[in-house]
Amino acid sequence: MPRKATQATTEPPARPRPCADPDCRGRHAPRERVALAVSICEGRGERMTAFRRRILELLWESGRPTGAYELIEAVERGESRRVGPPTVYRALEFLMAQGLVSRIESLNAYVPCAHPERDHDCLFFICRGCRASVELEDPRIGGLLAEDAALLGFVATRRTVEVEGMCARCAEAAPA
Amino acid sequence: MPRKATQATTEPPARPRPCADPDCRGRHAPRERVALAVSICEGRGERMTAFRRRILELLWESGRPTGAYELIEAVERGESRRVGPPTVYRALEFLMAQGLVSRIESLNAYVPCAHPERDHDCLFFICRGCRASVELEDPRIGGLLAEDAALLGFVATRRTVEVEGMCARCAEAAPA
DNA sequence: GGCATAAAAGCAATGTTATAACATTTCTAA
DNA sequence: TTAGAAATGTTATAACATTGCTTTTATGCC
Repeated sequence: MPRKATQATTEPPARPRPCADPDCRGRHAPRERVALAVSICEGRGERMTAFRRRILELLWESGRPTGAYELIEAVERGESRRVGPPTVYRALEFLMAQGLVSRIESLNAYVPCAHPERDHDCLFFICRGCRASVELEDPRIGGLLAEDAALLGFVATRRTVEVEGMCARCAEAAPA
Repeated sequence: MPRKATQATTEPPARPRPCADPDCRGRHAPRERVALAVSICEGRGERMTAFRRRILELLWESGRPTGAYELIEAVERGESRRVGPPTVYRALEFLMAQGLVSRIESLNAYVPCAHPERDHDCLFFICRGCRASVELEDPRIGGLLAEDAALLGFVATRRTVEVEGMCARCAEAAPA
């Protein structure tokens, strides 16, 4: 019998598995990553509601940093109902608090975190050509920032490291 | 005959001098830094107009990252006239293009660049307590980012490195 | 000086991103 | 089942930024 086409809620998720490749750059199957996020929340006693999950799915499906208002439109397209900005911002806030989503400050946009299972400390390369972003982990950067912070007596709580430019493909396509 | 009292234009600037202290963290006298900026523009044949200069002065005088609309208010207070957002944004754009001002992405705010005379590559520590920011240079970070970028075949054009937290003073005042 | 040109600034409207304040619904546990 | 807490809905507005077009100002040339 056909399933209710409201939201992806009950389908048994693809089995989450940790990604062992340190250089995978976030190339993961959305469904699997969302399932992983769900299981992470379960383990923490946090509530991954249908709406929060929907936002996370949309981010994974988008494939590039996505603005809050784009998410609103996407939800509305999918469900033929109105969604106010606070609803989406609250979902993003939750997802960020859980380390499942990161905000790209220089774009006012959001990306799903490729490795929520690791305690992440990410670094983003943002392409001006295709508007995609690549997430990388480089613990050395965090180390230097910690060192500099210590020098200043500064207690760091959040780090933003973003590099803008052109990815290999776009740089080749439009050399200038 | 008295000059038109429009804007600060002709007062002989404090003699600019380069800052040799690599750890000075931007603790400079506003007038001296503005004078340095003026001389840098002269050297490049760029036009440091009265308005652009005023914006730079206000940023130096503010002592912390300052939003575009705060700048608008400050200009209006000083000159009893209306200033539209585009006017201020254009001035900021010019100052950023000249490397005299940086944008703090995580605050949507602007800070004067402490060392425009050096080809800068800055790193900001932003205090949630006093809302001040400290600019630091750490060439090692740029090195690692360049290395990572090369690994990806990514051509970098701009870097944003921001650390949020509590400065030594505020952390002491409000431990928690 | 007078004039042509280009850069900068003024101005009005609007676009984009984010939050405040308060009402309602839904979930959970006793 | 019902009270309380968490989540979401709704309306309005705050905060940040840009577009398009006009006017002013600076600069170079005659």
